[in-house]
Amino acid sequence: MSEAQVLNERSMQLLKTLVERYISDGQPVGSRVLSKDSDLNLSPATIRNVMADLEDLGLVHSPHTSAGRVPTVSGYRMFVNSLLTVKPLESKELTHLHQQLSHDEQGDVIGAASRLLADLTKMAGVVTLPKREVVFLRHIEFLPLSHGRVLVIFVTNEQEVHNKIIHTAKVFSPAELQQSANYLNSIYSGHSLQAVRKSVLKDLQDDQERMNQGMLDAVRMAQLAFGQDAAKEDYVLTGETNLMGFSELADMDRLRKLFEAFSQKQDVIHLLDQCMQADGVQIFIGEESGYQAFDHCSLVTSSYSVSDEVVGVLGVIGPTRMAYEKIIPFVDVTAKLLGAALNPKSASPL
Amino acid sequence: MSEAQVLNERSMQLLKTLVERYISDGQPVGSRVLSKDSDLNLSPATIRNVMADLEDLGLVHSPHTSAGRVPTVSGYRMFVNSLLTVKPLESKELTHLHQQLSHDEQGDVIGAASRLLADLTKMAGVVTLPKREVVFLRHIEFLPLSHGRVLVIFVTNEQEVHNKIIHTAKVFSPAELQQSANYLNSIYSGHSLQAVRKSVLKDLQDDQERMNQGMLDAVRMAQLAFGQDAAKEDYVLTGETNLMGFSELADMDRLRKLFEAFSQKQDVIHLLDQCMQADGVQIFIGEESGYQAFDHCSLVTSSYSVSDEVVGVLGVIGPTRMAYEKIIPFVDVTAKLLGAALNPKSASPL
DNA sequence: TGCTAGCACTCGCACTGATGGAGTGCTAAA
DNA sequence: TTTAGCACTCCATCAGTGCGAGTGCTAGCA
Repeated sequence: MSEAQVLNERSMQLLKTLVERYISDGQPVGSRVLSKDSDLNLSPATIRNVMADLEDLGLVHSPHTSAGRVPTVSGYRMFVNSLLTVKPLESKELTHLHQQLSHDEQGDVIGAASRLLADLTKMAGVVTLPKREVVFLRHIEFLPLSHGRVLVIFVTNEQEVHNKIIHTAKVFSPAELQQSANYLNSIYSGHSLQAVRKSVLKDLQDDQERMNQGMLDAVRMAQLAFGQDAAKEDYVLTGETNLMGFSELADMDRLRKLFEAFSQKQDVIHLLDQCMQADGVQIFIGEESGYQAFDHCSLVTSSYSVSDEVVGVLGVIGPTRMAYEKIIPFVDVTAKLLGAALNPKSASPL
Repeated sequence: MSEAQVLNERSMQLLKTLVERYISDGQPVGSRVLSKDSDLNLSPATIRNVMADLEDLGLVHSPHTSAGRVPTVSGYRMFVNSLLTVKPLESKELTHLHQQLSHDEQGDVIGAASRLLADLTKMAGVVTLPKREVVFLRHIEFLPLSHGRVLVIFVTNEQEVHNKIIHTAKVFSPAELQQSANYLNSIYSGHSLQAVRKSVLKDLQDDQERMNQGMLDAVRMAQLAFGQDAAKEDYVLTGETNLMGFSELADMDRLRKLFEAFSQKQDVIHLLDQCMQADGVQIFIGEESGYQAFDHCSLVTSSYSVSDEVVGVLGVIGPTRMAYEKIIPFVDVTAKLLGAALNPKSASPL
C-alpha cells in the first residue's frame, strides 16, 4: 500500500465513475456495477481493494457493511475540483436564457433570473439584489409623527429609498425638521454613509460649542438616523418548493431548518456574501457552508458584475447529490447574462 | 330512530366533547373516553349508539373498524357554528398584541401583525395589504434622476413609505420638482389616493387653461406617480415553516401543493378576497375552501377596517385540527387592533 | 322505551423469525 | 498485481402472532 497510490490515476477514475453513477441513481454503488460502468476492465474484487483505499482517504463511505459506497463531502469536493467534465449548455437553453433576460418586460430582471435558475434546474434559485460598493447619501428628509417620533426618509445612490423611525428627546415643529434636513443635505449630500457617520461622531464630540442649537439638533438626528444601519441586504429566492421533491430533504426537520433559514435570510445572506469575494463559480458542498441548515444541500454560485465591478451573487440551491457538470456552466452563463442585462450602457438588444 | 333525534341536545353535547378531545389529542376518540369526558354519565354502550347516529349524519367518521371516531368537515363545521365556547384572550396576550401593533418601530405594521398571528398561534399568519382607496396621502417628494427619470417618494397614513420611478417628457430642474411637490402637498395632503387620482384626471381634462405651467407639470407628475398602480394585491405571509410541524401536513405532496399555492399567491388572494365581503370572522374548514391545496387546512380570517370601511383581511392558516375556540377570538381581536393602528386619526396611545 | 352489561368480532400495530439478495473482506491462486 | 472463490454481514421483505382498543349486536333491566 504505497503512498503513491493516493493520487493514483486509476482510483481517481473510479471515484469519478462512482460519483457520476451515484448522482444519476441515488443508490449506493457496489463494486460489480463499478466494474461494468468504468472502462477499466477490472474485476469487482480489484475494485473493492481500491474502494477500501478511497474509504481510508475519506472520499467515500459505506452506509453499512453490505451496501456499496456513497461519496462523502470530500469525495464530492475532489470530484468537483479535479474530475468533473463540464457539459456545455444546450443551445436552446442558452437562447431561452438570453431572451428571458434581455427582453425583460416587468422591470424585474432579478426576479426573472431567479425564476430561470429555479425552473431550468428544478431546484431553488437565488439572486441577491445588486449593490453598490459604496453607498452615497443623496437626500434626507424628516417627517414628524406623533409623540416625538420622526420618520426619516433618505435616498442613496441614484434611487434607493430607505426609511426609519427615530425617537427624539424633544418634540420638533415641522419647520424645525425642515431646517435640519436642509442643513444635513447641504453638508452631507454626496458623501458616503460611512463618512457621514464619522463626521457626525466627530461633531458631537468636539465641536458642540461652535454649533448653534439648530445644527446640533440636526446632527443628533443624523446620528439616530444612520446609527447602526444594518445595510439591509436582500435576495430573491424562488422555487423553494422544488426542494420538496428530493429524498435527501424528505426529513421534515431538515426541511424545516432549511426553510427557516430562507425566511430568516441572514444566514443565506452571509453565505452569499462569501461568494461575492471569489469571482467565477463558487461551490459549497454539504457541511462546507458551516450552516447546519444547509448540511445536506449544495450551493452553486457565481458573482455577477456590471462594468467589471462585482455587484451581486446568484446561484442554485439543491441537494448535495446534484448534476454539478450541468449546473456549474448554467450558473456561470446566467451570471454573465444577468450582468450584461443590468449594464446601463449596453441597452437590451432588439 | 326518530328524526327528532337528529338535533338531539345530548348527541350535540357528545359531538362537542368529541371534537374538543380530538383537537387536543389528535387521536380518534372512542366511546369509553367519551363516556368519562362528558358530564352526561352515560355508559360507553349508549355512546356507541349515538356515535352510529352521528356517523349516519356524516358528522364523524371512523378511520377503521376499531378506531374510535374523528370529526368530518361537516362535524367541525357544526362544532364551529353552534357548539363552540369561545375562550377570551388571556390578558397578557392582549397587552402584548396591543403593544406590538401600536408601537410599531419599523414602519411595517402589516408585517408586524402577520408575525404576531404566526408567533402566537404557532401556525401561519397572513395579512393582506390594505386596499388603496383608503390610503391617505401624507407627503410627496420628487428627486431628479438621470435621463428624465424622477424618483417619487410618498408617505401614506402616518408612516408608510412608498417609492416609484417615473419617466417625464421633459427634464425638470431640482427647483421645479421642489415647487411641484410643494404644490401637490398643499392641495392633496390628507386626501385619499383614490380622491387624488380622480381629481388629477379631472384637472387634466377640464381645467388646463386655468392652471399655470408649474401646476400643470405637477399634476402630470401626480398622474404618473399614482397612475394605474396595478392595485397590486398582495399579502404578507409569515410562519409557513410552523406548518411543517403538523402531522396532518407531514405528507410531502400535500405540503408542496400548499407551499406552491403560497408562492403563486393567486389562489390565496382569491380566497382572502371572499373573506373580505363577510365582516366578522370567516372560517374555511378543509375542502370548504374549494382549493385542493388547502384540503387539510383551515383558514380563520377576519376583515379589518379603517374608519368603518373594510380595507383588508387577515388570518391564520393551520391544520383542520386547530384550537378554534382560541384562534377565533385571537384573529378577531388582532383585526380590530390592526384597524386601529392603521387609523390616521387615532394616534397611537402612550 | 331508553339505557346498560356482556360478548364476539374486527382491525391495526408491534414484534418475531425466516428468507433472499446485495455487497463486502479475506485468502489463496494465477 | 490481479482475480476467483468463499464465508460473512447486513438490510429489506414478508408472513405469522399476540395484544389492545374499540366496535356492533343482543339480551336484560328500569
